[in-house]
Amino acid sequence: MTTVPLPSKRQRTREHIATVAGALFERHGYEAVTMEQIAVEAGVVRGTLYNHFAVKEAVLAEWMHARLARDLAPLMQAVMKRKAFASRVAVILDASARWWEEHRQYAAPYIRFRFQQVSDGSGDQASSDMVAAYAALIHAAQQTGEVRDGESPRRLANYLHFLYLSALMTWLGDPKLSLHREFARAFEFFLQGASRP
Amino acid sequence: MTTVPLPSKRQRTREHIATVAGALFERHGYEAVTMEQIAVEAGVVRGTLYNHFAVKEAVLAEWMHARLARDLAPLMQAVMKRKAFASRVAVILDASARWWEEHRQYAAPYIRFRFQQVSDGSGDQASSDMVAAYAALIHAAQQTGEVRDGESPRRLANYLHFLYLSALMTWLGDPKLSLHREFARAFEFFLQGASRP
DNA sequence: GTAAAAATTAGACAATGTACAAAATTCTAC
DNA sequence: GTAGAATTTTGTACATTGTCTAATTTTTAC
Repeated sequence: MTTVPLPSKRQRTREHIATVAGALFERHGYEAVTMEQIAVEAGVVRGTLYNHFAVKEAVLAEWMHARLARDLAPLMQAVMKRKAFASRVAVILDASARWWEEHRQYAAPYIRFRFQQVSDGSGDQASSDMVAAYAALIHAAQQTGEVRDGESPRRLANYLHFLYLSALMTWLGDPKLSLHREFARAFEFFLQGASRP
Repeated sequence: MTTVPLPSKRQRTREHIATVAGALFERHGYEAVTMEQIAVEAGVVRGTLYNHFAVKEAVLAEWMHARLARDLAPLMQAVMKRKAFASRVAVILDASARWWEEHRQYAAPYIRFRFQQVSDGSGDQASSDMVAAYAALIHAAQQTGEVRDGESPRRLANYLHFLYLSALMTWLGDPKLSLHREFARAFEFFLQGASRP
């Protein structure tokens, strides 16, 4: 875990590269952009780029993470205006579905990256923000009795996130589907589980 | 989609490569084996290898798939001796946990591959067997009323599989955990969901 | 058996990713 | 502020990955 102090040089370079790369992705499409291009555009040599990002997906993740960090605070404000747990999560899922529908091209590499993280033991920076937000909402819902008390918020948040990914992948595999609807179904399952009522 | 007729040349070559590669993986460890080595050992040129498998993870998946196909029939026999849905799934999860504990090195690349599949639209051959087995059990459980009737078995099976992957990744990230226990918790969540009973 | 279809080969090539020593830069402690 | 340590960047070389193409061989279907 990094402690709080640093927008150090390292961090600034990372952000600079990610910003430049994001612009390239938007202009030419993710697949078409090479690491070489990113390096040149960012004004560093390729080795430096690899010093910061082991794979291209990681650059994308950093860029998306920065955008998420920017958007998360206002989104959470909107979320907290709702009082019911289900309603709060619905706000997040709706915003998320809208975002993915506008940035579909990034979904596959993002998922790829998200699941590479497991191998290299690095904490999942990019997604942890989102999971932490879920966990906070779940914790609150446990206080009000909307969610059962037997499991830790962190664990339930993780289950929710995987159901979210399941919906995202289903949608990716079949563009005719509505992502809003897939998310809603996954969330309904999260609440109800598979048992007969 | 390929129609049914074929244990064709193609299939035989695939299997041969996967068998040879599996032996290399077992001998030198997955990471250490290169595609070049696999090609040489299998007696084909590298281009041919890539004709059959786009990435190294796919070779691993084919090999694992063959093993799974071999083990699935006897496992399902043991499963069907149990009558309760929960008990049946527990048999599968226990066998699965035992397998992963003995083949931990393959877990990360397998997960990576499982989530690459989304990008290239290819049906997930490797995991579909397992998901299909879940779906069959769920369908039966819907008949007996053990599982609610509102959702398709296929969809519920998919949710179950993602919860399974969530447990697997959690275990990979923290080897001190018991995979049996993680699977059991995930399955308990599958049944109950997050709502207060 | 023959013709069409599919698979394999050889080889070239672009991109990915790793490694390492030297130079430049940033950080830190005084 | 400055010396010295620590980190980062650079330049460069290299192994590996993955793609492509045209020619050849094998398989399959008739």
